[in-house]
Amino acid sequence: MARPPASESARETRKNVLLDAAIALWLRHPERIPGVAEVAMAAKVAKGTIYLYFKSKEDLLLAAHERNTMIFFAALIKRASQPEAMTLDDMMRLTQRHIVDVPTFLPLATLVAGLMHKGITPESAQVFEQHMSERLSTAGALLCQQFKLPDAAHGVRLLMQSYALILGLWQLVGGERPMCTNEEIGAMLHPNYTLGLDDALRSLWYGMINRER
Amino acid sequence: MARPPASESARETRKNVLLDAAIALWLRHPERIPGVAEVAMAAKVAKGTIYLYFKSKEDLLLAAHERNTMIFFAALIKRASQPEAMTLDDMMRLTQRHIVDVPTFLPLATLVAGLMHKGITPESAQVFEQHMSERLSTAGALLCQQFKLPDAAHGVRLLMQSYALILGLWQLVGGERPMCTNEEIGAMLHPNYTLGLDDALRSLWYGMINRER
Amino acid sequence: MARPPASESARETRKNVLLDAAIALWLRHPERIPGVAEVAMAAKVAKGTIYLYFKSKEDLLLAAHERNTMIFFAALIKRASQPEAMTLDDMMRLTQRHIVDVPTFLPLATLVAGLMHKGITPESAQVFEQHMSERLSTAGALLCQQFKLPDAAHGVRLLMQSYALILGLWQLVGGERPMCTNEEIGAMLHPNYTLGLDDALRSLWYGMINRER
Amino acid sequence: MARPPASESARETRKNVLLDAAIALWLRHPERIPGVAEVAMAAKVAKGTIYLYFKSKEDLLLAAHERNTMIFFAALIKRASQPEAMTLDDMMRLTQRHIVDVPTFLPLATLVAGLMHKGITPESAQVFEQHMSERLSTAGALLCQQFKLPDAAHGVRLLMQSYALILGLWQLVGGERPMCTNEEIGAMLHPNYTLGLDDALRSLWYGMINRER
DNA sequence: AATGAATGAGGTTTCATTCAT
DNA sequence: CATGAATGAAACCTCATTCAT
Repeated sequence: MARPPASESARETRKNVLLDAAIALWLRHPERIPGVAEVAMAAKVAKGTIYLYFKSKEDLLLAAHERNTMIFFAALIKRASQPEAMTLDDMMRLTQRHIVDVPTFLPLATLVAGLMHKGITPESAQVFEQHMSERLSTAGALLCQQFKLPDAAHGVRLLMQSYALILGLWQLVGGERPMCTNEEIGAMLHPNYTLGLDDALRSLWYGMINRER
Repeated sequence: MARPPASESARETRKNVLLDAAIALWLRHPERIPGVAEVAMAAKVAKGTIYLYFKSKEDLLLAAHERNTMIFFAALIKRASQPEAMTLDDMMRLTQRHIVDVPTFLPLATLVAGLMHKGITPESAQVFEQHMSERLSTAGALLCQQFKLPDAAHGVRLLMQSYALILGLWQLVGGERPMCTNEEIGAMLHPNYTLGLDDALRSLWYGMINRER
Repeated sequence: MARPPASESARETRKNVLLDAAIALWLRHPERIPGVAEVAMAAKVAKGTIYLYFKSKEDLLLAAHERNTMIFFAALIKRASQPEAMTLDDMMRLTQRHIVDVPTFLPLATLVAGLMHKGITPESAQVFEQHMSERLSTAGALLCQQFKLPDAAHGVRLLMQSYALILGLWQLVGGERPMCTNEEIGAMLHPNYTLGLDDALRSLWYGMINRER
Repeated sequence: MARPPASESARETRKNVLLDAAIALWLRHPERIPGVAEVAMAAKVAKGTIYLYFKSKEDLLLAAHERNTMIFFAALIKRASQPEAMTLDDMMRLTQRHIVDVPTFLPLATLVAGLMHKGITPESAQVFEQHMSERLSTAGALLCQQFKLPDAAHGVRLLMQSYALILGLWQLVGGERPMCTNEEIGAMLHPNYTLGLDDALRSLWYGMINRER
């Protein structure tokens, strides 16, 4: 019923409301991807309104994923821009807080990876990749300084490989279960995943920084 | 009233025919997941017949993924059982041949990860995990010997982490494109992926083997 | 719930059931074109079933129109095949009974003419025209004999022009009202249409037969 | 608070701009009825503005049709008011120029006939019919004089029947194709239609004038 | 008077799954 | 065992119309 002005920022706000609704819905029923109708209802807008903001359902999911990702990058870049030297533990904390502990992050990333080939227009995919590249470069360069890597490319690679590890490990260990609705299993699994991830990342970073090439 | 006794192997044969058909179809049209009707037609059976062999479409995809995985494990276990000491390059070769070079392996793995929460019965999921665990333990133990790791758990972890890296990196770099139909891009990308993967795995293994814990 | 055999005739029967349902529905609510969902419900089949028999809603409407038309042609051809000489009054009676008195004939013809360009595949349109041409030729040739026209082409033309008159006049006079739900107006109009049509057809036929060319 | 007094003619002007836009759009893409949004864009007004001038989309189409029709009538009445005796060829020329050669006339007439029962308010329909009746009477009376028909009713009837023939024949022969975008077919068809129409009208008029009643 | 974002009913279509034969 | 017509839920998307600004 709201009739917001047409400004660009209002548009972004509205988009975020829709993404929030979609995410909330998915968290409430993790066993199924919410349909457009449900998202609309949850956001208290009409079904058609969604299509004013997203080209398709998959586009919306991609946007949600992008938002998650961008939040992580923002935090990473912010920390890496500070003068105090970063440690591996800082990275772990950032990862934990903005990826592992965000309940929709990894499921959504997995879904997007799996469904990307369905309802995503090449344009949307390209925009997404563009944004990713930008942040990846920025963050990679900063990491390179922080960890004294030979060059910026190493920073980017380290970042990508870390993310790959985080995502792949999650799919291996936890992804098969529907976002751990079952408390018992979830409780058992999550530490495992976190511990395993910690171990893996430490190995990767150690190798990345120390092995000669 | 006894169920046909000799049919068990025939049943497996038939299952494989269906999986072959599904895979072949997907390779022919990588941009879309083949529908049950198409698979049935390609395998020259009726739609309903598929449901005599698989509980659902997702179950079929999971079976295809499992078959891919088991082939890899068989090769790995076979190699690791030989007395000649393995090198990291041996691992790379196995990975390349049985994972990276199998065109449906990683897309299928991605899809299965993304759709696992949809039409898979808990039983099927459990069976799959059971099989995986067995091979993982076996292979992990062998790797432990080959690479002189502290204990079998390290072998298992190394294996999982490597696979996670392979899968995650593929999703990051190549998975968004529909199995690289575009020759030009594919040609450009694949080496990148392979190279990047090589770099990543070497770092991981180096760190895993050398860092103290 | 019925599970008929796959025979061609059964298919035709089923098609007719669907057409009947659509027609009946339209007669019950002449102010709106029935939706596919309603037709399905009325025919007690599932929505998807309709698409096993018709490519689209428009295709269904076209089929209904074709059925109407074919019934008229069948009657005309049957009568014109009999040895007794036909009179103009015979034509009028046939027209009245199989076109004017069939409540959906002219509305449907009008609708089809107006919507033909929307959801009809070229193939369907071509099939329809093919069928029309065949009957038109047959009936035209017979009329040519019956009314001693110079050649068969005159018979075809006479038929087309008569039909054009019937349809055009109906659109002018009665088509704008939703199939005459209003009794008062309908009662007033229908005789008008019939009378006017009678007059028009007599003029057309008189001119067609008598004027020299 | 008085409504703008000078605006009545401005209102008509604006209406015509909208009709022009709609017609132009339809001519550019004959395969689809232009949507309100497109019309608005083409006329450089906002979507909502259209509804300040027309009650509905169908209302707009009806208005366009009415404009076409009124232009034809004006020409007919003008010619029939001149003292020189009219011939059938004069009628043919008028028909050709103001109906057949106006590319949107017959498609629009067909569409209006087919959709009349949808979004037209009874008021609009009545106004349209009122205007039609007036011109029909006027023109009919003039034709009656020109062609020495028994009475004015015959003139009206002749006019209606002729129009019915024109419209019906067009729907039969050319209406199913989307306004003949295909040059080849169009070229083939149009002469056919014109010739067939010529033949039909001559028969109708011959019978109308000569047969005794 | 003009705007255009929002509406939401309406439509088409797909497709995994069932079940009578 | 095999079949494939039927199912029917679910999805997506369009677009004429409204109404707060």
